[in-house]
Amino acid sequence: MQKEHNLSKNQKIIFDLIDKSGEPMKAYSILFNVQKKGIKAPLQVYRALDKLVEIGKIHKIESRNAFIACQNSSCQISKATAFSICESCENVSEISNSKLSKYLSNFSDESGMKYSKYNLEFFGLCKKCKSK
Amino acid sequence: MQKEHNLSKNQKIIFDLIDKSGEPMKAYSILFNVQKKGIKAPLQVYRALDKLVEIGKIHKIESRNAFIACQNSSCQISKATAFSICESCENVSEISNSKLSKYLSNFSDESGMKYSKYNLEFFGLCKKCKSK
DNA sequence: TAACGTTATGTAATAATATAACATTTATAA
DNA sequence: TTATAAATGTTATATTATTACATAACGTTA
Repeated sequence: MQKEHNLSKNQKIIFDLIDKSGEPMKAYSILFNVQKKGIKAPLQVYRALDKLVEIGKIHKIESRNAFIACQNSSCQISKATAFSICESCENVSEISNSKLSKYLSNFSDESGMKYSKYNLEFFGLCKKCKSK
Repeated sequence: MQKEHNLSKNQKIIFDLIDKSGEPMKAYSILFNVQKKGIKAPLQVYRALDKLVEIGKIHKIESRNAFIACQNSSCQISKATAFSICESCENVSEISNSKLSKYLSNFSDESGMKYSKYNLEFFGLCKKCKSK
């Protein structure tokens, strides 16, 4: 069970926006959208984003510099993220596949390194774009 | 066998620098280092980087906005990359593990999406940093 | 080799992404 | 209540990346 976090005012505004959008949002697009709610500066956005990422409510899509709400209701998967990204329409969705996450969470090699976190991004064409 | 690409002047200068450094380099640090060779503008660097990424001579470490020379001499692995990143010393190395790459290259789920490419970044503490 | 298309280069300006530094306020909990 | 941590507000600035336009070099093939 995920720890319930009481989001602060700015965190809540920004999380709600990202969550409602259902797709990855960029920091300055978020900023633009929350200006009417009194959030005026980039740093206010980035601080909220940092926190939301930290507690796993959102994830950063690194290859896109964008943020998406966590789509795994029951997970504390912020340390083990996987996404599929359509290179044509830029649709992104979070992959929740227990085999995959087990495989990767248990992955180890000869480097002597202990992996505590991973992020995986798959690219390709989604069903829609493939059939065009 | 990888296709032999004839690098252009700027591409060669920039590839050699990254390759010699042996570690991830950021675009503006590259720029600084090649200014004495006549490469004066960010765009010249980004263009060479884009091409080098495209042909698989270097990879972008997305979470770090940095570029590292491909460490797999015999691979055309630019469409299937995996890295281990130490969160303390920021050391990065490319993982070449055939089981892992097979597993991920063959991964598919119910989304109907055909994955043609992936990038995986593992995070943790390297051997050295762990023992500190 | 001349003509063509493609790839690479040069240059200036600017857009997009992200953080530093500092002051103040609010929430938490001992 | 007091002190400690977390969050906010604000300005300025750093870092990363692209647009737009002009020119040059390269590779093919007629």
